[in-house]
Amino acid sequence: MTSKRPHALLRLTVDLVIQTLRDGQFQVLLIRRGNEPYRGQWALPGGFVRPDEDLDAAAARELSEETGIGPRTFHLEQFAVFGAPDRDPRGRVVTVAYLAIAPNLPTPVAGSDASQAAWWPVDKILAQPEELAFDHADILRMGIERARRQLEYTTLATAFCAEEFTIGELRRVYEVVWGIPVDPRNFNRKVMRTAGFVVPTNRKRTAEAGRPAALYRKGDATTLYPPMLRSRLNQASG
Amino acid sequence: MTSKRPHALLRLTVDLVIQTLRDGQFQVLLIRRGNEPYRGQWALPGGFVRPDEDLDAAAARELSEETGIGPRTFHLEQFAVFGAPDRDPRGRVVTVAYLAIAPNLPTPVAGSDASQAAWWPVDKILAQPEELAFDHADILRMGIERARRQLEYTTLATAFCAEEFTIGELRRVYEVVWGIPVDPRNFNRKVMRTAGFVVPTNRKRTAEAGRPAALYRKGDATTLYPPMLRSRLNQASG
DNA sequence: ACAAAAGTGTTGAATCTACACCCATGC
DNA sequence: GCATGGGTGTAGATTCAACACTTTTGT
Repeated sequence: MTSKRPHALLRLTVDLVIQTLRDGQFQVLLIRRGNEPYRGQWALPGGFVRPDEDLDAAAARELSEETGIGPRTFHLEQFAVFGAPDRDPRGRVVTVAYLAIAPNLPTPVAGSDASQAAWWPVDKILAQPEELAFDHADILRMGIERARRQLEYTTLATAFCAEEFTIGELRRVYEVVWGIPVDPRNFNRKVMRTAGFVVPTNRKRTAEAGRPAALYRKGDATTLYPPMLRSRLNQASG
Repeated sequence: MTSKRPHALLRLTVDLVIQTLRDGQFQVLLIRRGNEPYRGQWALPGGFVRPDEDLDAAAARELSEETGIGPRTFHLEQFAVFGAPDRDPRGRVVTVAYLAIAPNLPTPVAGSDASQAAWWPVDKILAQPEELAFDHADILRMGIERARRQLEYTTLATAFCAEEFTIGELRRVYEVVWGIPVDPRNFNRKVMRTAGFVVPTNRKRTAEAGRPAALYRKGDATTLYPPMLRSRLNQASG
């Protein structure tokens, strides 16, 4: 594997931290490995980059292979590279880590080379990182932290919602991903005052109980001014 | 170069956006290429990752090779990967981009395989991106934007300063990197109120003119709460 | 004394927090 | 009517922007 050149010839993979909200929980998609190494352990979905394939294209391909969903409104974003020389026992394999976020995906799909795919609650897998193969615990932690921070400064939260959503659903994204309560009344105004965060559709949705909520769509803005700071959010309940 | 495997064997480089403040300007270090391809054009310092070398180690090695300065108090941080299949005419070469920030470096040093090294004012090189080889204009732009954003939410500004610095010097980092004036009086208090941003040394420095300024050292904090927002900074002059 | 840069005080505007209260629907 | 979630008003605390003013040095 290591040649006599001054530089390495190596293989490149993409690994995905696919996040969603399911059953009111913050969850990630993991695959149980069917082959050595780390057979039987859990791992992030991913795979090798093809010879003439762009990195983002490789990530998008893996994403649709693993989730069984075509080119939809996914948020997909590269966030780090992991390249420790010994991170893969098969040789030098460098991986590009991607953060993928999608609205509530129905049910996990078993990939081609994987024996099993499952949604894991984030808290659960973070509590037992030894379940994860390679350095995927590190990658996962960084991907989770990335998403939590992005909620503060960007409009990323809308990526967890369906095309049309209520302000209450958007608020639940913050509450579930951060794990803290957020005051619904102040949240409403904060979202409305931030130009381009959400766009009204003039439609309403009537839920099981309570007053029907107005429906919104994602706006043009990508950054939030002022930011939605975790440390300052109030935690009142009424 | 492209084998019949389903995945690519490829080469990996690190490229560095080395930023500093020189002569009151925001500058980056560029190298004039001595070899094909792109001979004679300017490029970011960088080079191939060695077979058993960690990515961060490769970046640190290139940094000290190009600047001639040993393991000092550099800020060094991976910020993106560029892997378009055709980005390098020599074959598939993926590069990991690093942001390096250092206090005022004295004078450029010609590297081993480079014919010339020079500090460029950021504004100047951004205005003529066609001077740059490969996709280095994209990498540079992203590195600059990264630094500008990090000033808002992190204590990165201290990386532009020497070990001991005055609040005025720290303020000049913001002014020069962002290209906007910052009110000295409000800035002082804002820095002081953010716990862990700077630590007093109980020493003073007396400049050419004016009252001597207290000297500070970088603190423990890495993130700024509340952030130092560009869009909100006042632009008064007194 | 004067220029220059450091640093403090202060005031009106904007924002945030916490909560009272009203609105619209299903049962 | 009543429970439930959506949404508005508002008062006090906090923070911000703008700028007057004081402090400490070199010349």
